Amino acid sequence: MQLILSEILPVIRIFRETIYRRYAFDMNKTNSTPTMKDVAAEAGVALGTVSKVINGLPVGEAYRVRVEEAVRKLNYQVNSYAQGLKLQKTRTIALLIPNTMEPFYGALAYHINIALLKRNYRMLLCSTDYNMGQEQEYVKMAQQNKVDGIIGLTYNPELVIEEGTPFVAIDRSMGAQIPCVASDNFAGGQMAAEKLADLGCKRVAFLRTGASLTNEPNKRKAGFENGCLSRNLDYEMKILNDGDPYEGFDEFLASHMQGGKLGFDGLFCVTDGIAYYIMKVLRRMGLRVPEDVQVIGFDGTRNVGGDYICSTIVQPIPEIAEMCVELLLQENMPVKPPLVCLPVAYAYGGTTMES
Amino acid sequence: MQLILSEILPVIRIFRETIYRRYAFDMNKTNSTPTMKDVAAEAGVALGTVSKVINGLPVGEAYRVRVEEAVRKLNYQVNSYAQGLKLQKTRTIALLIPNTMEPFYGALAYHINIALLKRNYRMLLCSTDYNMGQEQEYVKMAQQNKVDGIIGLTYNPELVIEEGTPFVAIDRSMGAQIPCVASDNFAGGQMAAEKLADLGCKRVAFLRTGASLTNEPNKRKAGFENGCLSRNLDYEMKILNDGDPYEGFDEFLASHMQGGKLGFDGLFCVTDGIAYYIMKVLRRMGLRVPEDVQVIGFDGTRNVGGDYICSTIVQPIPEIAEMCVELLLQENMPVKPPLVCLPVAYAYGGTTMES
DNA sequence: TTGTATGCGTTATCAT
DNA sequence: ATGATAACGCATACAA
Repeated sequence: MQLILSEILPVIRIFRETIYRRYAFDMNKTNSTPTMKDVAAEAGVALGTVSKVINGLPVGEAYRVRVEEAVRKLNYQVNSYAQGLKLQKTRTIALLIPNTMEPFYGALAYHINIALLKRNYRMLLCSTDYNMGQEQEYVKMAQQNKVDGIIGLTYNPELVIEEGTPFVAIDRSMGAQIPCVASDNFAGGQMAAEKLADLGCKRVAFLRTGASLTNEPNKRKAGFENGCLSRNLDYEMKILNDGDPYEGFDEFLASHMQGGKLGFDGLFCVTDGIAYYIMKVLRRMGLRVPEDVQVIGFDGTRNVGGDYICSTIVQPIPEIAEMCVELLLQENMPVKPPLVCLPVAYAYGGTTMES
Repeated sequence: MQLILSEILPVIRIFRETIYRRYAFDMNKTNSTPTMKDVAAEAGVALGTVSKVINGLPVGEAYRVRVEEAVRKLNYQVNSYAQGLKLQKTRTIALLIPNTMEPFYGALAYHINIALLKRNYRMLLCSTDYNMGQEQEYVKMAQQNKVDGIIGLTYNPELVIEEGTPFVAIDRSMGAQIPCVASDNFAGGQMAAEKLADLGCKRVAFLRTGASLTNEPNKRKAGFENGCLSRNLDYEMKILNDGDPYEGFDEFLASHMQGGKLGFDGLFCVTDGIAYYIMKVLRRMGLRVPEDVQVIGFDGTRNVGGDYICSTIVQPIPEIAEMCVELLLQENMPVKPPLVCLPVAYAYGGTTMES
């Protein structure tokens, strides 16, 4: 049986309207899931005893066996909502992230998910879509849902976090009370500059977009400048405003062409996405990468095949994930480090000369 | 203040051990979140009245105002765990998916997340990592967590689903009781064959991996064969076993080379990932795409820049997501459609001749 | 060592 | 229309 969308919709309606009555009777509570009470009755012991067995507390061996048998027989599972209500702990954390489609976010979500599951925590995913209202909405939802904590990569500059909810921020500092985890963006920028110098560049440029919000990735610029200065590398900057189209870079590059040659032999792009765009522009301009111009991006984005899309400064995503979770779940740590920067690494991706 | 991983770890330990005592006193329940009881006391009304106001049930106007004021003053939020316990509904569903790093899965997770949030449902993300034990574990967890339903893209052929838990499968039929949502893979395969024929191909090949599990994507092969037959297109198949390295395709292609020319002028790869790999192989063999060989993939995977990585059959991911959620949450539908196939579309991505 | 009883924060059924 | 109360499933302090 195979159905096509346009055909199935009316079918669904018909199903609902005509067949419902016939089945209504077994919509009752006949197959309600068993509770501890049921297990206790089945095993012929008291409720408390069952609870103890479930939680591994000491209990008479004979009782143990009987309870375990009853559990198996009824296929009992604890209701973690009731448990959470009782313990005021839900073993659930919420992840606020723009989406899971962009490679960096997708990878981050995955690694955080795994890190939490390893510790037997569940993860509520909240895709914010860069919508600041949404972000605040989710924080409220997370709190109302009594999650044990929140990890958030957010853009709302005035996000309000309840006092009671542990929060770890990614890539943006949100006050001394809230730890922030990020790559060592400054070192990454510096690394890019030094790498270009090492590879023989004499005159380089920094291309970047989105200067409005103050966040950690902004430090890439300062790091790059620092690296250029320390290596006596001549540099220029082109910084686009946040929503501006990348076409602004086209003009910038065009204005630096003279006699069919570009005035730069090295470019540092603040993200791999921009690097990718720039490479298309350069190709259109008849310039070869890396022979005429070397390009370094930032993030460590990989293609479907697993190759880097360009030479790049790789963010340590698994380590960021692990650190967020560690910081969030760490009990007995009333004073948490305000900012943790994790080391980045350069990776060759075909857009620089091999060293 | 900026810290590096290797430096921060010992710091954390010191923080924990030395400063803890100083702050221990305010670890008490002083700032426990307000409950309905607190609101009732603050407003000077009964508990039930507060509940009615919260849930929008009719209540005297004067009371309404007083309750709402108290809610605002105490910043009250309902505890959805207590609510869930009472109502036996948690407005939470679990998504079982291998990961959120591969583009197709990441996009699916995103769209399902959005579709659920639109309906005021929360989503528990469960990355299974293709691990069948993990998959079963999550199903248990989801049930124990009393989610209202599960959406699962799973590979465990003998996954056990409790009767009581609504389940919608993606890409793999799991029995008549469980609806399965997928692209129209058969039509997609057929479309690929017909497209290659339209673009002038005379002799084509189908390249595929993973024939072990019977799932919906397997129908791409049958659709392709069907398309070739209807267009009198000569075709050959190369099917690798599931875990086998893609290198098997290299040999296949090499064995079809004669006089520097490939015995095919068109290739249909069962995924964009394989298409991407094949294109690298072809390049190494000195063949041009699309001039010498045209290539069509499957999925609709896009590059960072938003371009398709190859000409491809695009899966309707937002529609799949929407349909899964719709089917899962639809009440009053005791008989659900066993299989829903959604229409795919061809997209040009530079690896075929433009039509 | 085992059983009993209370309360977690809600909702819903009753009397009022 | 409003207020008191039981129940949801579990953990635990306390009584046996």
